[in-house]
Amino acid sequence: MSDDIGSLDEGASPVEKFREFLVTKRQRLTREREIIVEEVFSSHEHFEPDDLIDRLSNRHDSRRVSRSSVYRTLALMEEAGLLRKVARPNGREVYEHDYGYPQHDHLICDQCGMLIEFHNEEIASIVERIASEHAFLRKSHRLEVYGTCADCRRPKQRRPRKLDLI
Amino acid sequence: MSDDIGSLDEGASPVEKFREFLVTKRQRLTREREIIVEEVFSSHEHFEPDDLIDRLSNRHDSRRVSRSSVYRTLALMEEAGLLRKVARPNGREVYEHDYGYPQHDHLICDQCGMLIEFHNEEIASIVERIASEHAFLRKSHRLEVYGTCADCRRPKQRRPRKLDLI
DNA sequence: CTAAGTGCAAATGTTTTGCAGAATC
DNA sequence: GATTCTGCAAAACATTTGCACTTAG
Repeated sequence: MSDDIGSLDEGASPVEKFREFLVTKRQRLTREREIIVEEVFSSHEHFEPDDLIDRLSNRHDSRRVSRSSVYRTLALMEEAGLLRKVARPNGREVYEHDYGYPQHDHLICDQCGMLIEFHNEEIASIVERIASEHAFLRKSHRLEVYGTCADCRRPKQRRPRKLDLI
Repeated sequence: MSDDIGSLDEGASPVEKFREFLVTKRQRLTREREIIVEEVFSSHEHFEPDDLIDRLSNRHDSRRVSRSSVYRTLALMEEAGLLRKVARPNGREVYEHDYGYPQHDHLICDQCGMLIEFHNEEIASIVERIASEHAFLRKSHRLEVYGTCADCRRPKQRRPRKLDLI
């Protein structure tokens, strides 16, 4: 189990990592929770609770999980550091993996909604410095840059001149 | 009205700034919208739609504004750059002024929910550099650092007597 | 004068919750 | 065997919308 592991969990599977988290909260790794974690980590796509619910609550086999359990488990997974939320330009938020995937942030296009991931060490260290200046214990951060992506910036040939001032 | 102003609106009041935005969308600055903007900018506190609704929809005088109009106007104000959203540790979001207030980011305490504002030039320029590397036109960003504030890190021996610090 | 906005109430969409029975440690 | 979970259905929320009336420009 989680004997003397400690920092060895770097290579642990998401399910293992989740189990360790649950142990600290005296909670259980049920079949349903395992199914949900597996489903979530079977793809790197961003997703909303409803996507998962579609995939898990409509089936009629032994891997069906109820809507409530999906919500309950997603909250736990976020708390466990397996998932984090990212904003979409439409004002909504989606989940993404926060485990087994390198730390990164996003450029978010307000035209087409595309998410561009990037990683930057400098930002991480500046953030760390600012945190310590405030005696703040940093656990994670979320940086989102809003604007327009290269594709959407290209002059749109001629669009029907809808706003030509009548 | 908005003749040749352009960049002069730096010092304009929130209501003026909003009016200029509305003009570009061929929309109107109604009495209700003006009341909402005034109410929002009468205090620097973070707030949720419901806070405003409490203050504006329950009154029985000429400054009453309906729930729908509050929602509709907040969305416009966000679009106009007067407001932006900030996450709270409880998974919710609140609005804060994004006009007439210096650009800043937040440290967010996951224990007590306190928001600590900070400003950092370096981050802004790194973000700008990353954006241009991706041919991304940066308009704004949001950086939130999650963790535990100094107060909450203190061993909880005795509850922090907050009134002692001044 | 007319396009745009308001208030209302109903509709929507999402997330949470109480509870009885089931599963886990 | 006690505690923790699950699934269900209902409840709770937060936000949006259709529509008749009102109003800004």
